[in-house]
Amino acid sequence: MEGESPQRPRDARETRARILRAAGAVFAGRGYEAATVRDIAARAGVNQALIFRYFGSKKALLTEVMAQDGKEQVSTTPPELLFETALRGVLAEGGGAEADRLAVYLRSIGSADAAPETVRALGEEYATALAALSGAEDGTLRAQLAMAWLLGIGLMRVVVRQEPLATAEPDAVCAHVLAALDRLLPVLPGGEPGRGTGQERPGGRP
Amino acid sequence: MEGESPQRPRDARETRARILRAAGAVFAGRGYEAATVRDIAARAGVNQALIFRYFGSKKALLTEVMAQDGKEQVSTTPPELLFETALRGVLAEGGGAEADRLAVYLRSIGSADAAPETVRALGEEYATALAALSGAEDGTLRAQLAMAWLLGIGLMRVVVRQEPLATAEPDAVCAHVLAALDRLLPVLPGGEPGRGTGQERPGGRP
DNA sequence: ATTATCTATAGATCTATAGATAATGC
DNA sequence: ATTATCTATAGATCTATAGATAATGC
Repeated sequence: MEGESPQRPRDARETRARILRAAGAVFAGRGYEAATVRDIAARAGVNQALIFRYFGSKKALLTEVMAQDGKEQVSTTPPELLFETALRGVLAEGGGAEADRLAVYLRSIGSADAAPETVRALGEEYATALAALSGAEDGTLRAQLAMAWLLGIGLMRVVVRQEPLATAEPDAVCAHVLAALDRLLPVLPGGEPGRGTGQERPGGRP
Repeated sequence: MEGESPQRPRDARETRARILRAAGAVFAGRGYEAATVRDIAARAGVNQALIFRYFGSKKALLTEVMAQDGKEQVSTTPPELLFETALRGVLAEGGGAEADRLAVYLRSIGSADAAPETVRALGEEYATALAALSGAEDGTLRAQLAMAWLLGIGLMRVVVRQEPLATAEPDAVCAHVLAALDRLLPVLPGGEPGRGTGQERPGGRP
């Protein structure tokens, strides 16, 4: 999409940024291992050698991609909304930077050690934030199970693209998932409509 | 584990079988792309060229691995038990052939077109079988959401190995998941213990 | 003069093949 | 003699680097 013909004026900062953006998209689209630095350079419209000049290595480039603004979402969003926010991020069309990070995660985590710790860390960010929610003694386990569902849905939707899930209404998916999760993490919003929408649970645990 | 020193007698059929077994393990452990035919040959204790002699190509080898006995499980198991069976398969230690197939799926599906249709087909096998369960108009969507959870749990447990989920009791995980899914696919066994274990739902839908 | 960008290529893989060698079965 | 196995290597990548070239800012 970015093209390479218009012969931009030389600007190291801008070139770096272009590479970073292209890397985010390419890593998200094909995973860390399958993505090549040439793909990324082509998409950014820059010479392949510049990637090494500016980032040192392919892995270092991934690290910077994963370190981007996404973390902000996790720490900024109130925990009880984090799940729904992340789910809707995965379900949304364009997705945005955070959905890209999740896609990189999904597509890269499969391949052994190739996906460095940075990718792994994303999963923990989320699980930790969610774990704080439940007071149950197995709260962390519950949080990780919820996280697992999020990942699975992302996998089916973004990567496998299996219908009808791939193009299902975000609202419909959200409703199903939140209703079911009401039993696992009662603190989340959106329990079963017929049984009340969370109103009756004003905080406090058994 | 298989070693290569004992200098077995020459036996094409046996060698083929060894390669197939090794391929199942290596593909499951590292995914299709990251696995190399040399890895597989080494594990099988055979020369790397034999893989091409007996299977033609790396992709053809994967196809045969995925076509193995696993399909049997999907078609043999009664649909309402399929989910729990598959979940327990993923949760079990050694796992067995079917868990290997699922692991190949999880580790390979991420990398673009590299994971051929065979891998994709596994997901559909399961989703289709589960979809038959629910009579709801969005039964297929519900089934795919359940499948997504299964995959996500597999991902967290087998691939990411995040604790405490990675080593949690299968029974505990199963209980949580089946209880939550009771709202999504009421036909599955194992609803919430306090609310009855399925006894009160003798078939029939609203 | 400095700094951004490009060319050319080293070096490490990986799949796949052609053809040599060695173990079997007759 | 046939068939299983091994050696050696072609050919295609891919990451990374060294060094040349060309555009900037003073």
